[in-house]
Amino acid sequence: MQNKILQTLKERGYRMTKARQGIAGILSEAGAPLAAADILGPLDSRLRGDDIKKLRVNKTTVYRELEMLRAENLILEVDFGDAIKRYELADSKHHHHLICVGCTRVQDVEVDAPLAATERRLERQTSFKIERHALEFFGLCAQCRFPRR
Amino acid sequence: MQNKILQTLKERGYRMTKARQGIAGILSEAGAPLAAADILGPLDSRLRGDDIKKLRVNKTTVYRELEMLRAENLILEVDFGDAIKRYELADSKHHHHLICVGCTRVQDVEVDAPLAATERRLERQTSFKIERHALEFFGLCAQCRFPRR
DNA sequence: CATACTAACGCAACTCAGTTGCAATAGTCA
DNA sequence: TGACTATTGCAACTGAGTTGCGTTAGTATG
Repeated sequence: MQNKILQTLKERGYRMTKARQGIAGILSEAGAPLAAADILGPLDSRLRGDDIKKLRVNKTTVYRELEMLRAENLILEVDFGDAIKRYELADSKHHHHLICVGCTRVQDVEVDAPLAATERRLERQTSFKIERHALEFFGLCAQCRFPRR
Repeated sequence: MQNKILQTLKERGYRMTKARQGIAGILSEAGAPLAAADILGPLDSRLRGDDIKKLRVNKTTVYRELEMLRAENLILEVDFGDAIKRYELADSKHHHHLICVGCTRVQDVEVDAPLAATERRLERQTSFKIERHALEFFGLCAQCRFPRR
């Protein structure tokens, strides 16, 4: 089994369908969080390498598959504040994102020590029990700041 | 002029319409970020205090007004990760939100010193120019953690 | 390999927040 | 008291995501 997501799903009793293999493959190779539309587009071209020509996957299937993978804790929902659900692999180290407002390039960054201390302070001060946080940075990447003429 | 938003708008040449006065009033009195739907609901009852009975404001008007106020930097868009745009007054001190996942109660909190240092570090390390960040904390408030029987 | 069980799929119709085009209305200023 | 036009309301639309339901295709078993 080439892919960690697929392997885990199989262990948990899920069937190995073509749509599932395609979606898991795309998620595993993505360099940034993906939306359903990112998966709907490239899917058939990706699977063309197998002996399957022009596999079409319905958007309902993609949405259901993403929701199932999230419920199985294999992917995490990421929010860039634009009303589109994006997902990334759950097995990586906890991190945040630096998003270029010019070209939408995304870079992973680590922040945690200061946030952990802040959360403990907030819990003392507010009597909330903090479960999670959402933190994204928005700015301009080097290419967008200094475009080559 | 009772209201700071309305006063600023008047200075900038906007007309003082009934819908505008109602929307500005609601935003000014809100204790938490508001969505368009929060404004569409209470509007007519709020304005009933004037000699206007049952003023109806169309949702298009509310969305347009909110977008205008944001473009005029009088309100800020706040993102709770649920695909709904919320807004709060822009004149308050920069802060973040602690959102109860049980009852959706929202509490403002301050965080900034550690984040400012983190942003400087990230700018050095990544060559991004950071313009802004989005940070929200999600958890359970005291009432939802310890409900009275 | 045959077949039966049912997870998974595809389609169409729907929801819901938000947007757009355009004609009607109402602030504001002279 | 107009006239000018910003603002509004309506209806139709968009786009991401969801739901119901009949069909398809993995998988286990014989």
